[in-house]
Amino acid sequence: MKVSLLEGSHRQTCTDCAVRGFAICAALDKTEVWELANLSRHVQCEPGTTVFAQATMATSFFSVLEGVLRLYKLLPDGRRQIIGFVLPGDFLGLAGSLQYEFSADAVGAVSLCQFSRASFSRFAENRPRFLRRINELAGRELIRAQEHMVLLGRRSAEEKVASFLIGWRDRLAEIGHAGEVLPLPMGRLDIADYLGLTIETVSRTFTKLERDGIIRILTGGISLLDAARAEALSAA
Amino acid sequence: MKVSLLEGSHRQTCTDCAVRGFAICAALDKTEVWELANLSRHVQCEPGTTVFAQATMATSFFSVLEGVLRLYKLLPDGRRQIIGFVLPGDFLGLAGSLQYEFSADAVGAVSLCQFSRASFSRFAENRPRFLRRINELAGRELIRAQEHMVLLGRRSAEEKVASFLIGWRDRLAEIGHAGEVLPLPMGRLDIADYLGLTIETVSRTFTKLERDGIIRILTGGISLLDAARAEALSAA
DNA sequence: AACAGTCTTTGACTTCGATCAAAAATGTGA
DNA sequence: TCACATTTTTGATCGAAGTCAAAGACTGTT
Repeated sequence: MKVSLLEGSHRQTCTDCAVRGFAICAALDKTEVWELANLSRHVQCEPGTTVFAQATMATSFFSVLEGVLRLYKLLPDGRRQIIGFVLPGDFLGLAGSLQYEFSADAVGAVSLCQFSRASFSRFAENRPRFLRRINELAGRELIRAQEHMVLLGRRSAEEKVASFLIGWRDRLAEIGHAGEVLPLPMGRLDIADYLGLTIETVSRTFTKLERDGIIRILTGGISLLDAARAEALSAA
Repeated sequence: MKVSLLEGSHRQTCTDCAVRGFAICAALDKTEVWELANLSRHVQCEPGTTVFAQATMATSFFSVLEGVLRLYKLLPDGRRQIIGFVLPGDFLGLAGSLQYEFSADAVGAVSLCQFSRASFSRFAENRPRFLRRINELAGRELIRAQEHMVLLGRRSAEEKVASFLIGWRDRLAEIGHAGEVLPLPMGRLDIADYLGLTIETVSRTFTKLERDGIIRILTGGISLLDAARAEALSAA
């Protein structure tokens, strides 16, 4: 397993950070942002690199600046479940356990704000506003996890794929990406491992959705031709 | 849907509360416990009653004193996914959203500590220790949810049932219940909806585990004859 | 003890998604 | 542009779990 973090060449100011408005630091005032910035390191990851691996010591927390990561757990025999995709503004480390509970790797190029566990915790310790912000993000994460359990346990392959597309569209919209052409930076195998399916079933289901006029398959993404029908499948 | 909360006859003191040591209030000192106690109401629920329903206003939070609850989400067509069973010491309301994200009903008789959302939030607001405690519980919840995603997405029926039994045993052990006879207060249908299976598959799998000498089926529970083999299935 | 109601188990059959295999498409570098 | 590797798609077949149906066990009640 290749694990590497390339050091960023320079620190950007937090004030003009692209995710300033919705990242974990949104709860902080100017002085606090400055203080927290001094505890952070800016790192870049190349596509495919593992940022941290399940069951290793959780020495760092991260806030995502750019790019997409996949979070996953492996069974001893190699079966993989992707438990989530992570987007700019998301925070890694909410569970707060001593070891990482899952692995994270960069899907495309990624840049991260890295914090040492100890200094981040010390910073948060006596700041109720910040602690409440952490709670807020953890709550959202928990809700997403619960939704995903319903998907994994009780939905058909077609519903799973439609839900994934709608959910992905909505998350991209939240961070400012509009338009009915959805980029899908992750491969079919990642989608399969996220939905609890095989790559063949995902591929067949994409093809079926295209035959039915619901999507158009593009290289590196899809076009949502009939959002209403996709949403119906996704809700059903 | 029958929704009812019977009012408790008298307030017990928090000091001799059975879950004092591991409930959310474990992070509080004597004065604070007393303050929080004054915001609480003690309620009892009969078996099968719904404590709160998905998509209704989340006006209360709860700490479980006695009994077991099932938390579940329903799809429009009635498919149900149980996202967790809740035991004494667990807290309901960690996600903090304005509406309940899932329904909760009592499996057996249940007694709860009820807090109004507003007064609980006000109490927590400026208490970093308490906020960190909430974070800690939310983190645990999140880890459990992630484990459950792996189970739902990537495990066979036999592995699911074995994992459920081992997980249930471990959670009961955490709250002081020892012994290799496991009470299972929930029915087969609840287990099925928790594991993403049908009741028939759960029943057949129990029978198979019994034929293989791993468990003994009792009324209202099982006896774990070969914990090692069950653990192997559960980990695999 | 007998009854009704519910829950659980078992049996027969079906189906959805998995598996195995190969072709097509896409990307990459000389 | 062409060869090669990787990813995606398609096809044929299989099997684990779902569905439908009925029998059996347990619960509480009169």
